[in-house]
Amino acid sequence: MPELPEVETTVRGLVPVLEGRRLVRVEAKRADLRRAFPPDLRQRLTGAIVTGLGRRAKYGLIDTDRGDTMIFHLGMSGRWRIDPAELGAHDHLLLETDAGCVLALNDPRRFGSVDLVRTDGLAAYPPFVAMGPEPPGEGFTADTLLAALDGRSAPIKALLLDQRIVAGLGNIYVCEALHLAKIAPGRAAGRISRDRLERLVAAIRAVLLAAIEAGGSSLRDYARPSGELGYFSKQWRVYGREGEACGCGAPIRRRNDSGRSTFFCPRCQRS
DNA sequence: CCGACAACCTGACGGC
DNA sequence: TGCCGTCAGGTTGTCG
Repeated sequence: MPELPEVETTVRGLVPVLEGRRLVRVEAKRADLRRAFPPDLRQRLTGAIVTGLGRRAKYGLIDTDRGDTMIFHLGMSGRWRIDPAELGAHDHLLLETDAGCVLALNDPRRFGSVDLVRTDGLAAYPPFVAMGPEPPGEGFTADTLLAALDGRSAPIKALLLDQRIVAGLGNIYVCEALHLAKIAPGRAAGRISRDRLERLVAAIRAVLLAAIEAGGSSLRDYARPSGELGYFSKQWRVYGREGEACGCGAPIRRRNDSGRSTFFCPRCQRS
């Protein structure tokens, strides 16, 4: 479930095997994921040295000494496997370094993507153009959130999933953060007091940081690059816990908001 | 601007 | 055992 913490965990797991290494083999096992791979991907990456890795929202960034940045998105089911014992049906892109390490981008559902852009033009990468602030960063405050939500009547849950409002949140961490901040998911976003937005900002930060520290959540097909499973799912307060007791004792409820499950406590999150 | 829905794709799970 | 319906972390687009 690659939301921001899982992508962050993935990138951190890739750093030791990629940073400073030369890519000696770049092999696409199929032509596309959600979109076609860049046609010149192999030519531009083969022989390049990885100078650094990074993350923007749910996108992983791999910079090379040729001024290119490979941008990967893990979609719903993507992960990187490091030195897999054998290749599987869903290992769609292979990278091999001069240290002999093989990386396989595995994505059964193929909702992910791989792009290659000039590093100095990263800001113009379409998904980044209108992207909101990074929650761990200084640009994400009650003030910026207040401004972004001003006048909006849509439910706060829907707007937190909108990457233009804040970058990197997905269905799980939105549910978790709203619960921690004691805000009802259906509350009109523009009518939330500044005080409560302050709480929401802190909650979003806390939930994401805890997940990163725990090494990313674990769902069926998510693994850290090294292969072991993350375990933050054990700390979920509401997500996936319909019927279980909230800390306050009330049973956690689940409802459907435009096709996606929302988990919340009807007592703690009344408004 | 908003909400609802569909599409993209595979796999896991529960019910029968 | 197996078949079938439902559901899953995301993004993008359409429609009313």
